Amino acid sequence: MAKEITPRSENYSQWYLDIVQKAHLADNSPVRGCMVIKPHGYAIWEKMRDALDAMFKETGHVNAYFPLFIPKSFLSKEAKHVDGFAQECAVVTHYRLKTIGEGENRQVVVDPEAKLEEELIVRPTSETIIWNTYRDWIQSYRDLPLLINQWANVVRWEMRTRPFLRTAEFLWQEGHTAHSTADEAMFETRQMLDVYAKFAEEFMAMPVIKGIKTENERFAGAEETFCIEAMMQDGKALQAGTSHFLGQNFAKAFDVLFLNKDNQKEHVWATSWGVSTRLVGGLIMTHSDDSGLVLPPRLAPIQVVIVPIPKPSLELSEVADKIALSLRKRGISVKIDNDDQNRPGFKFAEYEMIGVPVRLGLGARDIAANQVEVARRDTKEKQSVSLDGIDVHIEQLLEDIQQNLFNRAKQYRDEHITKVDNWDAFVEVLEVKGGFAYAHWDGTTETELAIKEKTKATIRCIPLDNDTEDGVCIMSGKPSTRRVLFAKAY
RNA sequence: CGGGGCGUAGCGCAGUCCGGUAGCGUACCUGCUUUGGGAGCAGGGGGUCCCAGGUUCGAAUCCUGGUGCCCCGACCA
Repeated sequence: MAKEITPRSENYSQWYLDIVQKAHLADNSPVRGCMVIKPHGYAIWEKMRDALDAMFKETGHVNAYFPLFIPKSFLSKEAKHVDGFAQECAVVTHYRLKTIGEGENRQVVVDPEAKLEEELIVRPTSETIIWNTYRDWIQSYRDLPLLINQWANVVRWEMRTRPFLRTAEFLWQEGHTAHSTADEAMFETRQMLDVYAKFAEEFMAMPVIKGIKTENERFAGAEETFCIEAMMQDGKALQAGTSHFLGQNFAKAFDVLFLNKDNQKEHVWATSWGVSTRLVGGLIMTHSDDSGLVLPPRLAPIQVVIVPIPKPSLELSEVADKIALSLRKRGISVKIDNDDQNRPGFKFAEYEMIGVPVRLGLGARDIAANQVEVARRDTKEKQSVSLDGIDVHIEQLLEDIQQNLFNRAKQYRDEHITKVDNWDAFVEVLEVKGGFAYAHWDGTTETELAIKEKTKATIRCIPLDNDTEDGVCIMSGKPSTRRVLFAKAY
């Protein structure tokens, strides 16, 4: 065994780091908290991006690009927004370097003569610069709705980072829309939440719970934050996407007004919504195992790999090419690994490590029997299948794998959502069983923070589909009308 | 920003206590034999031992001061 992964049961956190490295997803960078996204990791992100981008376009959005640098003064225009982000902003203060010294002592320093009059912040999110721009773009109700998305990088100077899950710089998309009525903005907020949920479940095969954030967990500057929450294999929660109803907060902060049909000036209503490269982390922690990455077929850069098992005097490539062609005709991405440097055993392990959903082993035995050995990554089952109609069989198998991954993840999640009605049971779920505790809460931030203090668990969301139900808060004993989801979170 | 750990070949590490020519595994290069689950043998290349200063005949090793990274916490997508 040339490559070994720490088993999940031994150290889940180390297992995650091993997968990132050994499946060639990302490297550490010289700068703390940043990562180099390697071609295989980036290919997965590209698949995500392409699918999401198509969904945004279908719902009427267009892409644009706003600048990386934001004048410092912009951030302070919306009071809550600045409170939320000020702590973690990178700031540009100078625009030039110069060299000093000679020979071995020569070094580069910041030129003190080149200090910026107004410092620039590197965007932690783009609401401020976008709303500053929208002020000029919007004059009449005829300019609305304005439905814009951007694909960009943002920087948040985090104390503690982990590849994909939390990095100082990350890639994401941020949608920013402007509407003439509150109802329309709220419809947009909910619509994009639905888009995220559909993407998570149908492409990532990652079941999610749609919900509303508590005031404490709300986006800085939003009136209401909606989210999709997923459960990782270790029972911890991952916020996978958020969609915010911003009310008129940013319109008021940046004086974005429009004339309505009655020739009256009104502030516009706003939304913003985003998902990031964090989704790659969620994908890893939803499906992968001790043999490596497991990818759902719809996001796999390579869906099928063909590994010829060479024997002297045996011509395999013709058969392999024929299989590949028939699969490609059905839109399936196929790689034939004809590299003669590595032996088949090495290749088997390697393709399992990087998560290729289906592997075809093709050797003398198979050719003689007009068969091919089909191995599926999700269950690691192997089966000999006739070459006649192999394309149809593989197409169906990919769909089965996609569905099986979702079902497996959903079953695990559902088994780890536990209704609890008293403090002891609450603590036991969080400490022993793991997963989400579905419990009554009195609705106050004070209680929420007290629970976090004692258990490290936070309210992940108030699920959208939950019914009202009389009960008492597990912490304060005060009356409650609904349950909320508690969990430890990434 | 607190607490802990670590900087030695691309990667993972030993050597440091007790100073004396820089080591192991893996990866890499060459050749031969191999190829249905991470090949074997033989040969080979590769190092400012994190940086600066000090002690010493002599420092990876001892002393002083820097610095970087990782892990654990508080903060967050």
